[in-house]
Amino acid sequence: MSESKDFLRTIVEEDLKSGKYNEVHTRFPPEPNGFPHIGHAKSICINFGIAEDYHGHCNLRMDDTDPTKEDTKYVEALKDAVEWLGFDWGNHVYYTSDYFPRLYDYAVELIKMGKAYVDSLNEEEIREYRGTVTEPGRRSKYADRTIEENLDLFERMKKGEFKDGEHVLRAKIDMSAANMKMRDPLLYRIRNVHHYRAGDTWHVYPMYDFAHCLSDYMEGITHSICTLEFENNRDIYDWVLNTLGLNSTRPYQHEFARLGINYTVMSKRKLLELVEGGQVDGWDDPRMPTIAGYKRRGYTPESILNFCDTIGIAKANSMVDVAQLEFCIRDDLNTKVPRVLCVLDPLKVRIENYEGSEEIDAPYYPHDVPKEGSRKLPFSKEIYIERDDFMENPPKDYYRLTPEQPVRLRHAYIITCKEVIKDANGNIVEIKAEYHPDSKSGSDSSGIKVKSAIQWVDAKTAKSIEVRLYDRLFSSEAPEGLEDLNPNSLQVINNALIEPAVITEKPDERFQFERQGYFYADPIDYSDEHPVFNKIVGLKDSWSKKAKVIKSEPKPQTKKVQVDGEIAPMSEAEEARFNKYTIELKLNSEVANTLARDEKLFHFYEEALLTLNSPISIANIVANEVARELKEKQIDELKFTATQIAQLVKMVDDETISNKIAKQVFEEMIESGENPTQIVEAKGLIQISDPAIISPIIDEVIAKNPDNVAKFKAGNSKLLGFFVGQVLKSTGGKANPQVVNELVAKKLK
RNA sequence: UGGGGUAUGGCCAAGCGGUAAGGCAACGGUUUUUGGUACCGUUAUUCGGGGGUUCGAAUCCCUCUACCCCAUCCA
Repeated sequence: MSESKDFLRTIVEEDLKSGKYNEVHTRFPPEPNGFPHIGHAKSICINFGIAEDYHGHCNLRMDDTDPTKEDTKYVEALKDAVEWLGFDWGNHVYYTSDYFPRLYDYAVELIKMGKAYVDSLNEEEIREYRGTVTEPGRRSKYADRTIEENLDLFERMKKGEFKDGEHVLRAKIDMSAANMKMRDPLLYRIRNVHHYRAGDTWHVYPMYDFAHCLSDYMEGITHSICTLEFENNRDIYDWVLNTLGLNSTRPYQHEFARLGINYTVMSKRKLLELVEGGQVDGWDDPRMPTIAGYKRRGYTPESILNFCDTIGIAKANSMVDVAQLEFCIRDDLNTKVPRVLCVLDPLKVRIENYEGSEEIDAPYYPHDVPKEGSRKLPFSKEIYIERDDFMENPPKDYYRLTPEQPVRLRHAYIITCKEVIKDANGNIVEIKAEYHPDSKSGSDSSGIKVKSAIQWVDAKTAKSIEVRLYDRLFSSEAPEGLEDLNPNSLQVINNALIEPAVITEKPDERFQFERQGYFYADPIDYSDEHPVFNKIVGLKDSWSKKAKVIKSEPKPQTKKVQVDGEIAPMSEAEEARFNKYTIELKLNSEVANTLARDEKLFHFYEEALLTLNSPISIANIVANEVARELKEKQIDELKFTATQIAQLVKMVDDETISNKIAKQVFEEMIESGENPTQIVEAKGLIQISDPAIISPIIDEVIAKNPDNVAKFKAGNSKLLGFFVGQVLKSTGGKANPQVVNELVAKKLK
């Protein structure tokens, strides 16, 4: 868990602390209609993670209420994903389909309560009757059916007496609800099809909104965590549970923003399209953002977990940079995997002054990775280096081999280029070089300075391998469809050369090919005869970045244009009040505006004025503090009165208390409805303005914070607030802040 | 246009009236036989805009703006 809590954990902690629940119980409720992707990983981490953190439970539940889309292969993929990520769902996987009988009973109960009815409008009519976001809907004539009729119909729906779409069961809520979801939502529809688990027993299937809340309830879920698009569904969630009277210990829904990653599509529909259209090689194609894809690509569960942890949980729609994910996998693999030498695009180098062969002992791990292990690196006259590690006419910053610049062969000798052999077309086909016998790695006495060490393989002993180089699937940052596909997302190299130990000793399944990236022995296509490696992710590469930077153009600066809308005009009465407030009572226009436009506020204000003639002070507190309370409440719901507010203001006016204390007192009044004078008296909140009392406190604060004093004196004037705050804190807020301010400023000058 | 949400550096994200956390990215430097890693440093006088309240506002009030979700017999 990171040091700052996310809002969900904050809620859970509060609920536990308040005793609302004794134990947290979450659930991860995917629909088995596709392979889980990294967005599901986020949800898995949240639900299982919270359960783990607070010693509760998390159920894995297949939300399988739509028989036309779901399949066993997807439930297997879901289970694999959760398991691979390292979470434990206990010994039971839950299925909404297991609740079909109980769900049916609940539906019958709703019908008996007169809260649900069988509607026989067709699909199009239902849509029409629903109205639009701005116009209310109207209720179907079938809503008047008697309970008996509804019961009979629903039972016959269940028995399969009707065709698909002939009838539906709907909740009787409100066809003119502002929340469209509440306009008599569908509870059950007829589906005369086979369900992958329930078989052919059912002809009616519950809808999400009906099944989900009840499933949560039946499993004893406390926190039903879902994504933002279900915010509107929360009202139904609560309606169903409340209407059925299921409110002893019951779950509540909380929503978070789903994960978005740039250069990636995350909708199951689009992912399915890619699979079915053959743009990728299945759900586990290493370019897919599916868990199966990442797994096949070579990502580790730890890296995904860590990614989910670093991106945070919030309610703002956001788009995470893929670089963040790539960082996580590099960071994980860096300390774990052996380094080996592999040449992807071989260029032959003939070392003219070397005869025979030898085996060089080379550690698998660099000095900064505390792991043991080494292998023998065969070396002889003929080797291969990476083609782009040699340049005939290099730019100034080029550190590798050139006709003038020697280079070290990693773990081996320094070589110098003697001759460049080209074919008829001018392509370099071979380098003739010389090695420096006294430059061997570990016992170098040559004194030659090189700028870099490059990877190489011995020609005779190197193994040929297939390497699959993956790049992002989409070239657009926010891909829409197939037109945004990156045509070069897969590059297959059939004859890369790798040092033999990787194949013969198999020290690991993941490797860093030095200076290139991290690679993974493909779990499916790899064989000893034909080794295949997937590129997981490249190393950070400040060279290719530098080389590219020349052609990158300065990005066009788009300044946000702020459009100011028109302010709604005032009614005549409002304007009259506004004028009275500004002219007669001398309120500033903003406060006058707030008061004049709000029915509740001006009533409250004018009533307070009756007790105390201090129009400006009262206006300020009413427009700023009371307004907050009156946002969601009526005046008669408040525990405090206008008269009490006037009393409070009076104490501020005559400087008995400071504004700061007034706010504190006001908070008390909201809770208890006690008189402000009593609160002040009981708590001894009378303001301290005597410099003789305040001064020593300031001295103490100054003595305790020498660093900040220095910073302040160096010109950081913001720190004044810090000192004032400290003094106020140690006086329980009672010190007169104005006096403190002046004194602090004087003392620190 | 009705309702429900959300706005803090290039990307995430803490913060809940008293010094604008942290990570990624970027840039500079040190170490380095990986142009990797590690380490050090730089990068928001300002929190979508404008007002107001307050000694003091990212935090409270008013207002405007932008974006997301809702009119599947999907979940």
